[in-house]
Amino acid sequence: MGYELVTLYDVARHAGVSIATVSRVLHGQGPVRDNTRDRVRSAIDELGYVPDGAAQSLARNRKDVIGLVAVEHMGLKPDQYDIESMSLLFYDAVIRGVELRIREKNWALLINFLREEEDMAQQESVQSRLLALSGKVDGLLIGEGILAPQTLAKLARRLPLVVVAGDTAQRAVDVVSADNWSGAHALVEHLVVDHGRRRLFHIGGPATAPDATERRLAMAAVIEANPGTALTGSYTGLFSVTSGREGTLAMLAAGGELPDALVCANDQMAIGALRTLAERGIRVPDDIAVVGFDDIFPASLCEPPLTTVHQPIRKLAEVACDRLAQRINDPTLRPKQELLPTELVLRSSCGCPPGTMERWEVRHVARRKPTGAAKSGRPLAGTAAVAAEPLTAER
Amino acid sequence: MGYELVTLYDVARHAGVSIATVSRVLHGQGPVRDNTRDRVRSAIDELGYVPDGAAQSLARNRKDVIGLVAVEHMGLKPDQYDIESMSLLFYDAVIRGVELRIREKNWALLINFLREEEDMAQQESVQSRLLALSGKVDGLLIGEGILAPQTLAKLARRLPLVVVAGDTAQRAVDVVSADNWSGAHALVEHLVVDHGRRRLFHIGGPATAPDATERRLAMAAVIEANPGTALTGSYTGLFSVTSGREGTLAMLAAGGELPDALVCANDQMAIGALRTLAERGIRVPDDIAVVGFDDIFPASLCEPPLTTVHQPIRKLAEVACDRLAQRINDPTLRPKQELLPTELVLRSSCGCPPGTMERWEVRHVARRKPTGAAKSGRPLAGTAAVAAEPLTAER
DNA sequence: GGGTTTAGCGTAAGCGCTTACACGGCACCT
DNA sequence: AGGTGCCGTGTAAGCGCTTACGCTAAACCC
Repeated sequence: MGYELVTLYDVARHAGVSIATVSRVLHGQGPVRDNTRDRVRSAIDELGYVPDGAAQSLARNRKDVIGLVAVEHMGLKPDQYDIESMSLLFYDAVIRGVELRIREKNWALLINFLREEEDMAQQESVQSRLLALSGKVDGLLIGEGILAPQTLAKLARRLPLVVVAGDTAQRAVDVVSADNWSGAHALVEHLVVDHGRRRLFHIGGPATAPDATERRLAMAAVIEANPGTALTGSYTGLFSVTSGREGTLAMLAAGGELPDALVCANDQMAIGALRTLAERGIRVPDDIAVVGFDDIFPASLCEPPLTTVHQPIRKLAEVACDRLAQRINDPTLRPKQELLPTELVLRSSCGCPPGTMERWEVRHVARRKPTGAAKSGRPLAGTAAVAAEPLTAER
Repeated sequence: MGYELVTLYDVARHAGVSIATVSRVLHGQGPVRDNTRDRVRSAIDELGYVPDGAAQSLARNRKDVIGLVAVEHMGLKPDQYDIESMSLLFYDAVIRGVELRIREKNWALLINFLREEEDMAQQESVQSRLLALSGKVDGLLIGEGILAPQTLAKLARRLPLVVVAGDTAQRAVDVVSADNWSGAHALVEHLVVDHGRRRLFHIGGPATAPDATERRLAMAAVIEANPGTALTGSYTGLFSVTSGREGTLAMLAAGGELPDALVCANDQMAIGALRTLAERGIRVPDDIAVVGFDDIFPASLCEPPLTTVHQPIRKLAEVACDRLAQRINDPTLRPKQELLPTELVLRSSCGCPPGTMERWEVRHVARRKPTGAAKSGRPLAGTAAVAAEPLTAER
């Protein structure tokens, strides 16, 4: 009493027709007499027939499955990997967003996590994992820009591929990202311009994370553009609460005058910082402002509520899926990089009054070329944070 | 310049061998001369050959893919579905846990969400979605016990299936769940026995969620076993922060003396409650204790930190995957229901002193038969919360 | 009424892979 | 030298499905 496999042939025999007719009924294609259709339908019901996905894929040369590869940064040993504290990260929301979008297309979603430290050590095994995955899908959504460019290129030659939340400087592949730079720029500018913060400390993300890099560069740009402000120090974390704690301890251990703003590359680290500061009796935002990035759910629960930058994750997922669909339909498309606007979310950890809850959409901020801007030929606008209408203002 | 498909034939031709030989090299099976093996290997490399998953599945009659169906309760219209606030739910952790386990087995994971309200309305479409899914996988992990029993049975007849976090009363299929009843029992008993709370209010989960039912029943059992305690009222929520808020408002609106404990069926609702109470200037735990369930990440960040019950999600995922593997190997296995121990996590929202952080593993608590216990023939032990050694005690 | 359509269905050729089986050759035994 | 065995490889038969093509019979045209 195993699971007996009912095939098209069984249905055909049962209904007294050929397999072609069953297939036609199944897909509503081709002319079939009503009478015949009914016979086939009831045969399908009676036998409990379900078409085999593998056989369909093979015959159709199309799998209707896409893969999502999420890259996670972690400092833990694999056996210490703590599911609970990794949850609610960025990718959980991406997964939901993607799933929501592709179900309209009747695709299925294959999930794969690449965990840094665990996997990255042997790029070899990562490659083979990805290749094996690529044999099972029509296209791939791949997180971040952590993979070696040649690995990415190799993959992109084999099948449709869109990088999600990756490095938009990558010009050889499709990329869909949130505008990290502009978001971080607006955030730090808010700290400097609106709250007069001058001495900033940075707790950054892993060097391998392109979004962390963007955020750091944006902060640097604001500092450079505002004489009198300075980066008093920085710490490189791993996007975890623990990293935030360690970064804060490092800042404190440095001694000297306390910086007046702590810019964290994500919310988890900001939360770690908030807790550490609270334990030391350092007041936020009075003694020091703290800001994060991502606007994860707990950001609004902190004490004080965290000022941060909201990522348009759902939009991100939608655009990425759509782009992938386009590429699957037309492989010759030239790669495109898309940047989605972020939102500045003002709560009170930045110095805004308690109870503040404002959201400002951050439109693209023209970015100053790091060097040799003149060479580019066309003049670049200076940096300018453009904060449009407030989107919401609660309370 | 599309994505040209390299097949086994191409490799064979290129290496001057037959396709059987290439296949053998690929899987390291059967004797192949070193010289030949090398030629084939380099042909594979040069052509960038990757075996087609569909063809392999078809030939092997095995897909090496399992599906995970997550069921979400939601009160929102589909277009209002808020990814961010749904994140960090139970299933995000389950997905991670499952993925972690099956990668050892070299399986892939297909994700599917079933969203209540959106999907449940038409059981019809749910069925067809699940059937279509079942054609693409070797087995299914299915969340909760929300599906109509006959749908489940129909599915279970077709392919290996394990219910995760579902109703363990289901005896016809494999089920792996956390011991919600015992966890909730220990939690409420803690409130009543250790903190002397007497007047409880309950914010429960959806009636369709078996775990919510378990938690409610356990609470009722404690109340029944402790004369002098009473349930002053209850509210049925949807496991969301908003529901927690609404439930709290309902409690407040009821007027009369404030209950001295608020038992929420999950952490999100407890968080909603905490915020609402804070706004009203009601002190926790002095005026009223609040407890949750699940121990999601933000539970430790609340003010005051939330006392709750920790679910062994990773263990849950592991056991469920292993069980599924067993059933795939041997379809004749008789269904088994497994209950995993939970942990009581004491922080301070229950009345324990600030800074408390204790975890107690809750072993199985013998459950009193609701009615007709005598009929069962064998005597049942009375309810007794067994709190073993404290597992950790921080600070 | 002979010819041309067309609806309705069956036949069969794949899709890219795995694997049972066959077969040639060499090594080894008697 | 003839037999026996095994190693290394090729041949071919599927796996369950889609779909181009072909055929039959009824419907339609002038």
